[in-house]
Amino acid sequence: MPAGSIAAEAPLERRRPGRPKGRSVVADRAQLLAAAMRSITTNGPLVTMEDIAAEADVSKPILYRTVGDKAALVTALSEFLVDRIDVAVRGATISATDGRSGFEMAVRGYLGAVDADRNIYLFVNASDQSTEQLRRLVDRSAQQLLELFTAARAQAGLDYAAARTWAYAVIGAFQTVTTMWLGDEYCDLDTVAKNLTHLLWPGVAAAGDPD
Amino acid sequence: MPAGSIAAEAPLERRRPGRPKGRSVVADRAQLLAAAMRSITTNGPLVTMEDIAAEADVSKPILYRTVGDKAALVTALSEFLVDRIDVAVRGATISATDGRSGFEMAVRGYLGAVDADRNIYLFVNASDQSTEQLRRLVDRSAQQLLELFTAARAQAGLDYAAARTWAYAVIGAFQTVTTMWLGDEYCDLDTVAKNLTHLLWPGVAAAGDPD
DNA sequence: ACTCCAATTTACTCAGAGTACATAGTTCTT
DNA sequence: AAGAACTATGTACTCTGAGTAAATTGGAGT
Repeated sequence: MPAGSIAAEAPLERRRPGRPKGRSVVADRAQLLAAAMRSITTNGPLVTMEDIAAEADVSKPILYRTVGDKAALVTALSEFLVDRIDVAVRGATISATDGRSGFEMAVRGYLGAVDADRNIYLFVNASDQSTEQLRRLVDRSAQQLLELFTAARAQAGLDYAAARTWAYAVIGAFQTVTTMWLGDEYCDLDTVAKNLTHLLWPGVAAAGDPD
Repeated sequence: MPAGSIAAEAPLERRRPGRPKGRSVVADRAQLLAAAMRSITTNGPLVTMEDIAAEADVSKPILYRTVGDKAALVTALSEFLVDRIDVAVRGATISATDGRSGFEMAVRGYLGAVDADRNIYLFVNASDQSTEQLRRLVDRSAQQLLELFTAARAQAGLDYAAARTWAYAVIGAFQTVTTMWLGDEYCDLDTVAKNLTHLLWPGVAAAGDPD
């Protein structure tokens, strides 16, 4: 039986815009971010906002209202990732006996964490359209290191202009090595950690020395 | 007076597609690349392919036929930039008396060159959509360093798996420090060079040492 | 002179980010 | 309890930029 007796106009009877009949959305920000991570992890770093909305079983406007635009999503995910890396690094460092081995373990932790969240890392790094966003990401990543270096400088009674440059340099080295290593794992993780420590540790250890 | 007696359909009489009457294009690849650099330098790193074509006074298909798609343009410009940086670095290093001051001068040269071509640098770094392209750029940038490190390792009779990691790390440190420094010049160029040398030189100098 | 190929332009397609509007539920007023 | 007003939601749109197709003209070879 035809629902309304209004002329059945189209053969296809496409759904028209408007809120659907029975449904009410239940997704909060955390769930949408989780869906985004799932979608990125599964489908690679090229997923679109539409893909993510679909994965969350939600329409695009909901996604935009809840998490903001793509830049906001990237920011949120990068914060998440930075936190995860931080946890991994701290966990790896905890059993270190001296500074050098602590540094090496930190590198291992970093690489391991990024490897585990490889696609999220690529998504975040590939989607920073504006340089401004890239700079914020670097600043976030460098925060911990910056505090460390600043403390070392202050303790030695030196200026700490250098601390920023050092933090950026170390983060940059980590990021680039990581990106290249993720591409084709040209040697195993431990070797990378050892070599990177070999290169960076002498300078890092001397952070408190006079210029 | 109506040109043909066919009904004058539109009030606007827009130009229709087709080769224009008198004109023949004279732009070769080098000229188009030069126009691209001009446009990027003037209008910032967000210029579109259409902007570039307009700057070269050429239509988009010509641009695409001559230099390829945007990825190819980025590649070409990055090669150009890497060469320029290379020249600057060599020029800066030439008067160095020892390794350390040579390294510091190299950093100065690098920063100075990027500073001069700031928008091109940003364009290249902002436009690598695929990670693959980013990796190629890093590989290009790292080439010189890689040869240096590889030589040092071979001379010492050691494996050179480490050389790649070191080259990537140094390039990454340079790039990130540069990007951050370009954003807000938080201290002067010479200070950055000094500090970066302080951090990296000890490790670089020890490149030939046993692991 | 006529035909055919090459060169060049406008105007299109396509995809993805972000938004307007139509529709359905919910609450508040009387 | 009925209806107004507001909120929540999904479809379908706009907009922008990359890349391409088709229309038009110039010129070379018969």
